[in-house]
Amino acid sequence: MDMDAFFAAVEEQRRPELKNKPVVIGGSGDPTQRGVVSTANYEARKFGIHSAMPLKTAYKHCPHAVFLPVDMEEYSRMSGIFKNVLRNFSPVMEDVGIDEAFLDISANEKSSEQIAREIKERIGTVTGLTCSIGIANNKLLAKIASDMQKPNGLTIIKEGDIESRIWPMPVRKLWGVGEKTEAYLKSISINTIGELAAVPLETLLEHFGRSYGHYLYEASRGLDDSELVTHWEPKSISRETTFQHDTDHWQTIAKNLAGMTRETLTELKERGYMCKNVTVKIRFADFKTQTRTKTMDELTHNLETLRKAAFYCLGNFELNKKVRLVGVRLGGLAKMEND
DNA sequence: TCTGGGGTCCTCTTTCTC
DNA sequence: TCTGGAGAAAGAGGACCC
Repeated sequence: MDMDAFFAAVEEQRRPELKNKPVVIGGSGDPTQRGVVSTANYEARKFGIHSAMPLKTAYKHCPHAVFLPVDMEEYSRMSGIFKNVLRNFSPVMEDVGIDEAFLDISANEKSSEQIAREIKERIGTVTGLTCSIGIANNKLLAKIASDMQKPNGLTIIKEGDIESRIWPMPVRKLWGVGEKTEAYLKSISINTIGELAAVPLETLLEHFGRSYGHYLYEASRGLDDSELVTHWEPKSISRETTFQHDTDHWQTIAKNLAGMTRETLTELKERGYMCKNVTVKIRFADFKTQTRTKTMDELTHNLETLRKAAFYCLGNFELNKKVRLVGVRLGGLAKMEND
């Protein structure tokens, strides 16, 4: 289940005057500032605007679009509402970010199509929003199916449909195939999922290594036996900021790093964890990104310890270019003993 | 020219330990 | 005491997801 243009749909719902206008959600909502598009509604997509596009570029495509800031609090609230609806149909649910979820309905007596229709109706009633649903016997195919008839779609993929409906699709439609892999596959004349499925396993292993090679072999055949992940623990907690203007002012970098270290620590403690290592990330003006990690002797949630570790990492960079982004990540998390 | 933020996982290399 | 090798852990980078 995948909500349609989720952030934009939430905004349109609470501000009806936005209906039928191009709406772009991203960053601070100011298209002259640095930031990218989180979601564009379908009107805005007609101008070629899409997720991850720089706001400045989006503005060039459509200056009269309405640009709005990301209101994560509100979207999270709505997300909680529709996920509760889903849980009423089956307790076996996997969260996939804020606007998507997998639901295992194999234990339900009704036909899957009937359940999907009921889910769409119920979500429409309680949120006023539409979603697209894909039905299949595994997550991989369900995910592809959910994307086939957006918006407000309902698509069923059966085992016998793989050749006729999945294989003609571009490889990019496979979960796990991004821009880089798509370009690489293209360079060896593989454009569709069917062409990928025609490549012998040994060849895929040579090109992509053990893990990813096997994955591509199976995925191109529509095979996926992964379980739904209904519970997970965070592995890291991080903060990062891109400066409005690249800077070589050490104090600016240091002040931001100290502030973000404090913020991540606050979240770490709120969520009841301690951490074992600290990673500082620097992205330079040329977009080259480096990280430096410090592992501590023992688990900690002490501000001074973490601040020292963060600044130790910062000292390990050669800051000879202007910096556009600084970030900090706490890793090696372990649940705090609450005695 | 432009390229966010918050995550996960994988791979390769280096360092540590026995 | 020196040298090597194996395996684990740490560190860095990169691809991918929403």
